[in-house]
Amino acid sequence: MNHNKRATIKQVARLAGVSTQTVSRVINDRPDVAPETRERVQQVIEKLKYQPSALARSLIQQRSFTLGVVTAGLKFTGPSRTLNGITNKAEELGYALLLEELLQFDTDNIKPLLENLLARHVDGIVWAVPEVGNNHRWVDEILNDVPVPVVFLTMQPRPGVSTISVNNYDGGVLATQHLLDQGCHQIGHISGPQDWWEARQRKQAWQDTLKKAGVIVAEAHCAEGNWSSSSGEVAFEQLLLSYPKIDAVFVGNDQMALAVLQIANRRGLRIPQNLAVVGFDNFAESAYFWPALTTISQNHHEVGCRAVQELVSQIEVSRRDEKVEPQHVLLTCELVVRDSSVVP
Amino acid sequence: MNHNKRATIKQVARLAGVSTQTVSRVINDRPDVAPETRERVQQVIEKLKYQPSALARSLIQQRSFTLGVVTAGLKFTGPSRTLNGITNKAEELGYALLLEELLQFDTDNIKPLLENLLARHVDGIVWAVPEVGNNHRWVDEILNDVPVPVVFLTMQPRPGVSTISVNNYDGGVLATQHLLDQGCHQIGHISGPQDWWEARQRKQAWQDTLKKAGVIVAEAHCAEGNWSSSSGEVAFEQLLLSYPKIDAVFVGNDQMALAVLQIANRRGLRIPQNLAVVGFDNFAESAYFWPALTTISQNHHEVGCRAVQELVSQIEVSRRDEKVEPQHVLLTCELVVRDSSVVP
DNA sequence: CTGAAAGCGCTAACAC
DNA sequence: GTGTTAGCGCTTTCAG
Repeated sequence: MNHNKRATIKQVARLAGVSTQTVSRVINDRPDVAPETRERVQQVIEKLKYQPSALARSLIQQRSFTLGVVTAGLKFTGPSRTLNGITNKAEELGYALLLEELLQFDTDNIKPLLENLLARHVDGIVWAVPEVGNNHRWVDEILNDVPVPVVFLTMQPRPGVSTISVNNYDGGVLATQHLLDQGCHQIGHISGPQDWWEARQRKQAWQDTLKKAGVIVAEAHCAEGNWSSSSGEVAFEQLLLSYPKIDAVFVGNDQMALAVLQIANRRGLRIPQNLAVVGFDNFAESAYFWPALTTISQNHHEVGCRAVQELVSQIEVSRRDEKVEPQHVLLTCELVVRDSSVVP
Repeated sequence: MNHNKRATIKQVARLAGVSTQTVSRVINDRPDVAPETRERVQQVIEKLKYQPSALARSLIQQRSFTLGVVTAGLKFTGPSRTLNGITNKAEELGYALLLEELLQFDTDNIKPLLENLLARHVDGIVWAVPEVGNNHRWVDEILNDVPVPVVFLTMQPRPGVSTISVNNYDGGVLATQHLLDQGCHQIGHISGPQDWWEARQRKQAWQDTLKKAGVIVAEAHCAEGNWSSSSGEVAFEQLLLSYPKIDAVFVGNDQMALAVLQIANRRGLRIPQNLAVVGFDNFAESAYFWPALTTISQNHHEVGCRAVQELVSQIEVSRRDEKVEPQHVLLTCELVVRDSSVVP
């Protein structure tokens, strides 16, 4: 690496014997430049390997073509697949991304982070942090002071704010109904942490679906984990004690379901004959669990894509000084049937 | 969201009855401001919710406190854990991140991407794309034109370039030696795609370790996958045919190892009695496979952290117009012994 | 078709 | 202590 400075528009102008404005016209493909002049300027540009400064442009045009992305838990598969969708769509639409990661899901100290993004003149923000505890309280308090559009992912819909989420409730219904359809009647649940909106939705769906089918639901039929496999292990042990007659379990995510499978295997519980298992997420490895895991597929990638799409369209609208109409998007899940729930 | 414009330093100055210079001094905590003046300015700043523009600062200071990050395959666990380390360290050191994702690992069309980052005046670049095929050819061709320091992750060390990688060769030795230590003699290998540097290192270590132990190695003892579980399935089926006497297998990553476990379970092969299995990665779920997977732990997070640390220190050095000395860091792996390789 | 002047929001260098 | 001037790299506006 030789660390030369970058060439400036001034240097190009001087070397081409024109004014900076003419160079500007060339790099912006304006029509009103004489062909020969354009040619000459082009050659100097290539010779100096000149690249216009997006920074200077952002400053004068009051527009940076940069989006802020705030995420959390990148080491987990969901958030990183969502980010994957965000980067793909942003690239497609010609926006750069400024990335920030919260150290914890339930921080509400987000001001410095937000100011960091705004100081860099992002045109809009994707808030890709799921709703946990009170971590979205700031929305009511300071969102009004944010001078650019914001789109929220995986957040309980609320008026005046755009949200894009997966329909976790429907997913929970699909899972529970599937177990009922297999002839199971003692259907337990291992939930995610109940301060997570998604976890509450899935649990509620489990309860409602069972009630609707005339099955009695008790708190003893449910145990709570924290999404990790090790917490799934603990929760399942507990569930086996509090609900000995259990013949099926809807597990809040695939990681915890994996632990359920391992314990069942270790104890000689046959799956699905003695215990049918359904997970949630359809993460890349679920098809290779032992036995292969029936699960609910949610499209994290699509959530990210839609978020960027929606955000960019809001940016366009607000640039025209029109009023932004908040949207609430709920993406549907799909049931993926595998060996862990269906007797051959 | 009401989309007010942001306040400028000029507005603050006027309202406080001082010059912009004085405001500048206040927001930069310079000592030479009268206490009362400082107080008055502070109040106006708060009243207007003024935030200095990092963009304008970057322009004049020729320094953006922003790093470019180029990644690929965010939907996989390795790259996203590395990114996790990068964001953590960058935040700690006060740098923002501009994120780009390659759509494929082996693209060599990286010029537009690079120019995008440079146009936004990044102070340095973390190239977090593993070396695959010829995807690093550009390093020899155009790295010289890049005016800022670049640090490469997971790349074969080469002179004049800073690299940070995990020692895949040592990891492969650990895995193979462990299987030898368990008394296995027919040790097969399922490798990653051989255009990946990491995959070649692991395979080479397997070969060398066996030879050193006096065990004959044949190409029939190895099958190649593409890192995915489904490719692991195919490779293992093939290996069972080409190497029927196999009593142990070192699998190139945990995803493929998961498929090996599933097939073994399905066929009634006992693990580890009939077949000992060792994976590579120690990804979050390996401990809950059935049986729990022995594997090589590599610290992706640490790779990301070290990369940012090294990059920032290079930025400091090159700002002082000193010569940057390229570093080659090789992080060590660890063997994590679980049920898939050790007879109880 | 082309250029001169002004300014985006900020700070460095110098004056007073 | 504080203000003035100049300028980071670019585009907008207006003259010619």
